[in-house]
Formats: sequence, C-alpha cells, structure tokens
Amino acid sequence: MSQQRTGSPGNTPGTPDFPDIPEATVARLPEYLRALHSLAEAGHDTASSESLAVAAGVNSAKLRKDLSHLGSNGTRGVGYNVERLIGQIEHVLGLTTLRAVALVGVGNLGHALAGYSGFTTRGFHIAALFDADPTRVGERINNLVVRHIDELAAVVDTCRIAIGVIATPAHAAQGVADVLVNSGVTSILNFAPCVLSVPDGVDVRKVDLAVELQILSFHEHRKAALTGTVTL
Amino acid sequence: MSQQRTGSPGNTPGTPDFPDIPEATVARLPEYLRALHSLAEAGHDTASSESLAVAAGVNSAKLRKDLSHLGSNGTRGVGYNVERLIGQIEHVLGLTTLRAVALVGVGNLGHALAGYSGFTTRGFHIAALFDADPTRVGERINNLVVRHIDELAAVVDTCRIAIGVIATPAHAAQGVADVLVNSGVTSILNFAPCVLSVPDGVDVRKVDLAVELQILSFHEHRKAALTGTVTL
DNA sequence: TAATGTGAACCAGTTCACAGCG
DNA sequence: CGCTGTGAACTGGTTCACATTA
Repeated sequence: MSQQRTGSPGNTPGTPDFPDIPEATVARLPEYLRALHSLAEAGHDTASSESLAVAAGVNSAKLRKDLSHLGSNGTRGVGYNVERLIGQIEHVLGLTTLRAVALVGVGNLGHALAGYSGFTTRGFHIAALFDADPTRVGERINNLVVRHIDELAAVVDTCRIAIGVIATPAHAAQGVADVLVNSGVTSILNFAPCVLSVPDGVDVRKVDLAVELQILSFHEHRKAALTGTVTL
Repeated sequence: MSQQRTGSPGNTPGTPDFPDIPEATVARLPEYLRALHSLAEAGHDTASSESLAVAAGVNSAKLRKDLSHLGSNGTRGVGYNVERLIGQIEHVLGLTTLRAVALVGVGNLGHALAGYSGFTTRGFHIAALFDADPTRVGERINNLVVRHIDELAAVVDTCRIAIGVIATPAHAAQGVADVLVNSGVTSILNFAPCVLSVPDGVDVRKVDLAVELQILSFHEHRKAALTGTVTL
C-alpha cells in the first residue's frame, strides 16, 4: 500500500447506489484490472477466482471477497466473465472518462513521468507540464510545452484538471501543493520526499522511491543476520 | 504500503538480539528517518513524539508504539534525542553500510532512476546499469556505462549486489527477475506493471505508477458522485 | 459438480487512556 | 509536570470453510 491519505477523514459514507468499498480493496482493484486485461489478451473470456488471483498475485478468497463488494458478478461453477468484470472495475474506479492530469516539475523524474506511456494507456492524459525554472519553460516534451507554474491556476481551470502530480524537489513541494489545491485540484500524487498538508477533501498519495529501497534494505539486513546465525 | 511481498512467508522469527518488528512499522521507519533528518537540519537536537509525528505525517501514539519496537529511546518529560534516534533507525534498517543496487532497463523511467539523487543521498549506490537493447549498451549515464544484460550475473557477483531494480517493460520483467535471482540478488524493486514470481527468501516490492493514479481516480469518482448528490 | 459468495473465526494494526518515570 | 511506554479496547482486514447456486 502506498501511504499518506488525507481527505474523507472519517469513513466513506456509502450510498445505496455507490456502496462503500474498503480502502484495501480499492487499492487492489487496479491490479485485478491489469490481470484481467492480460487474460483478455491471452484469449480467455472467462476466468475463475483462482486463475485471476494467481494473475494478480493474491489468494482467491481475498479476490472473491473484494469482488463481492462490487456486487456479484461471477457465475457459480464457471467463474467471471472477463470483459464484463473489466467494465465493472473500470466503472467503479471512474476510469470510463479519460482523466486529465497536471504534472509539476520536469526535472529528472518529472521528465520521465511526462513520457511514461503507462499513464496514457491506463486511463490518464497528461494535459499540462509546469516548472518553476524559467530556463525549462518552453521546452517541448512528448508534444507538450512546459509552462511556467504561474500559469497553473488558469490551465487547471480551463482544462478541468482534478489530479496533480508533484515531481519537484522536497523544498518546493508544499508550495506547489498549495497552488494546486487553490486551483481546484482535489487529488495529488506526490513524488517529493516530504509530508504535504492539504485541506480535508483533498486526497494525497505519496510515492517515495528511496523509502522502497530502505524497506528492502531492512529485509536484507535481517536475512543477513539470520544467515550469519547466532548473534552478531 | 506498497504491495507484493514474497519471502519469509510465515512470520518474522525474531531473535532476542534482533527483535521482530511489525511490517507496518518497518514501512514507516524510513519516513521517521526523513523527518528526523529534517528536524536535525533545522537545529533541533531533541524532539517530542508529537512534533516528530507531525513531521512524519502520523499520529503520536502510533509513532511511540513504532519506536518502542526498537527498544526505549526516549526520555520521559523530554522526548527523543534526534541524533541518537537517527542512528537507531539507520541501524535497524541496515543503512549503516552503503548498499549496492543494480538497475535493469534504462528506458524512459530507468534513465530517470539512474540519475535520481535521492538514492545516492539515502544509503544506496547504483553500482551498475543493464539493458537488453544492444543500441543502448555503452551509453554513459551519470558516470556509469550501460552494460548488456548478459553481463549481469558476473557483475552482481563481483560487486556483491543484493538489490535489483527492474525498470523494463512488463513483458521482459519476469525474465530479468529470474536472471537477478539466479545471480544472487535477494531483493527486487519492480516498476514493471506485472506480478513477479520468485523463490522463497526473495523479497519483492512493487511500485506501479498508474495504479496510484487509478486509486486517486476512484476517490475523484466518489467525490464527484457525492457532490452531485442524491443518486446519479 | 465446480465454482461463487459469505458468515464466522482469526489476526494485524491502530487508537485510547493512563500508569510510570525523568 | 510533561512526556514516554504500554496494556486494553477497538477497528479493519484476511482467511477459513461451507452453504448455495448455475
């Protein structure tokens, strides 16, 4: 699971029409979706909970319980209809409309994200790039011109952008977040290694590449200690 | 937390000398470390659980319980000694030795990762770059020459590399993982959008950029549904 | 019959609230 | 007195195992 969540501080309300889905389940739905697409490509038009679970890297009981939150979609004795389930999950995740994303910070990482085809192929459209550095403004990346961050509010407004990605250095991130929020962005994906504070109702997810390695480091350390055996 | 974990399938054993620490706590220690470094830079040499918790974006009770797993380090009535706690956490995470990392795949994302200063400044050293594409072999990135993936086993062995980063397209990732594992790598950070299968004892963490956006998309979708109010 | 869907048991993780200590 | 450290209560999530159904 990634990490920081702000907004909707209490529980998801849940309406009859829009049942509330546990956060842990939500975090796995995209993985199921990916697995389903790969099964579809392989020619399967139906899949059992077991085969889907394997493709998604979870156990089948968990998968069935997760899917049960979207209403019952399977057929007993048969499994799930792949195309139907893809539609189901895309609907729940709100992927039926292409979502516009603003990317702030076109340094090393931001540059790569701007060119990352995975966003484009999975429901998102990078609509605008921003940077604070005037020497970078005007640069063309992947058919998009880098704009100065002062233009952000206007662009977010006209392009109806609801999601912002922060790929700036840590010291600039909070300022960028403030601008994004004031411009009407309500979801932020933060790659800067720092905590963002945002008002209620704004969701933040954080990805910290170094943290991932540090977690692996812990396990390496532990494995080494156990292999060397008997104290150290 | 990020996601896939393989290896140590049961529970962490835990020795008197190396107490077992809950996985959720391990995942937060790097964040505490970062917060501590920023407090240290700001000149604090002591910090209360409350102030540290704010800097790390968690609540103070959780932070205290997390730290209690490393043994008691605070002083009642005062707080924690910042430098001492930094040392404590670095020790537990195994960050006292610089860890060598092999990066496979120098496409869009891999290129950015190779140049990412956050790895270097936080305990890791990218020791070698690999790619399968012969036209990329020989390219120089950040003072490192891209090698052909066939050389991987030899380099991993001589440089004693225990951690591998996969930044290849999904279809190549499992093959790369196999090579890494056979070469002696025991921890993998996977940026490819696919499930890897690895033997017990090998840890895998997965970062999927598009998944993060899809999770945000869900919340956007929900917020929109609730704002539009009364069914849809 | 072969699979789903789900109550019930279980487990990990979080929060509370306060005793204990410097 | 103010803070940490921690048992106890609670919450959310996972797994089990089976009744149910196409």
